[in-house]
Amino acid sequence: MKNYHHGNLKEELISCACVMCERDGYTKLSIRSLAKESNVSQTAPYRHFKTKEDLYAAVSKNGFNKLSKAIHVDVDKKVTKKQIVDMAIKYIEFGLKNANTYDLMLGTAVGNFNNYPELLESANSVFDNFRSNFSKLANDSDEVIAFKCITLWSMVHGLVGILRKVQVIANEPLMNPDDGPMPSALFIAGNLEDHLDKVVSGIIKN
Amino acid sequence: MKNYHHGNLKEELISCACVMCERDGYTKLSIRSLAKESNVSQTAPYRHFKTKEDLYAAVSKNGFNKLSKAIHVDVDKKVTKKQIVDMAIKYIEFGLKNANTYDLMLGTAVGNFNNYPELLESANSVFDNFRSNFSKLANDSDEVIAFKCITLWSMVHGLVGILRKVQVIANEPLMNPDDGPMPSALFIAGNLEDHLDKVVSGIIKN
DNA sequence: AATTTAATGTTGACACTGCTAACATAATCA
DNA sequence: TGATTATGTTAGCAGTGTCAACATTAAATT
Repeated sequence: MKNYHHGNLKEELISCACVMCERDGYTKLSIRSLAKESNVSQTAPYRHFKTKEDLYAAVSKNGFNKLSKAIHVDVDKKVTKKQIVDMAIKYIEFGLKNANTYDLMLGTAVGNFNNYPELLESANSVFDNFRSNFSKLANDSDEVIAFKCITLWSMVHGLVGILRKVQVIANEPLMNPDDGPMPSALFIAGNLEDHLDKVVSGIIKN
Repeated sequence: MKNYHHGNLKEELISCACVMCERDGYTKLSIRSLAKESNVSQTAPYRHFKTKEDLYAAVSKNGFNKLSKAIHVDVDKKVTKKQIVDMAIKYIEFGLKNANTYDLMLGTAVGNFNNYPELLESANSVFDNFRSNFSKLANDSDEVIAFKCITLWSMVHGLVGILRKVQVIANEPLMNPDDGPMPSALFIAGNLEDHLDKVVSGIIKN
């Protein structure tokens, strides 16, 4: 019989799962539907992912790698405030444009990253982007750099969540500065760069 | 037959669902297990919640009401920076102590709050807490108040998410200032008040 | 090269899930 | 009282995660 063995099933499953995850949300991503979409039997994926969490981890790792690339800025020595603002904007854009995948990555579907060393590494590489930029911005101590990293990361992560939430609440298209019934988040969304410039300034000053 | 009609099933289902949601996480909360735990037939809940999302909305609304109470500070006229910091700490504590419920509330399990007016109102009341305090802090314009609200809300929401994530990554108990392999978030967690004091100062100065 | 072993695939099954239809009982209201 | 409505139960469908048993192929060993 031909094609009994696929040869490249794992990679195909992952890339297919990434598409399905972002298209339908990770909660609707089922191993069985993934198998069907990949034209293999219902349980074929279990040869490559022992549990659904394993599959989630693979998709999540993929997402962190993309996020890392998306926010990366190539600099030699000095980093400017504008570059940090750019990084923040890129992060937020990634979170909003890949909302379903972002939910998987930063949510609790994968319980413990320690069980997935590759995922852990990919997630850490995002953090390293923050750290690297802040360390090149000024001659700060490790503690201060850590402070700045976590502050900015929380800020952009929070904005992704809150902007989306208020979008849902106000039922308005995002990135539209129109003032609706709850204008604050929409106002921010329409002035994201200005907003982040102020926030980053505050973080830099410490 | 006695007790064919429960009499108070909806309220019992909701309070039971809140407990189960926080205990097991909202993804594990099933209508059938909820029915079993409440000693009614599998489909009895459907007389009170047409879909699972309806049930989620009820639990979420409950959570927003609790959050509103948790962060509320009773003030007459003037608000101090310390009170805003307190509010932020209370918010973060709520998010960390009721992590599973918080995920439901701020996640995407309930797609559109407009379909659940009571939930929308409860969620808005949280925002009103922020707005009320900032409006009493200084004589700011609505735009500036909105800016401050969304900045702080994003910050505390982001910290809840990131602190938990790094806790998972570093596999360390939270609120422990020990420096682990990724010390930044743990450092923040151990100095939450100082951290927030700086952040809030930055927000106030605008 | 032949044979054993491991990897990778399929089929069938179990328990669980959301949800609907059809029916049973009880409370409300005319 | 009788009809209507609200609220409960039972039976069943389609979909899910996961496992066991089996089939086929690739890789390793003799």
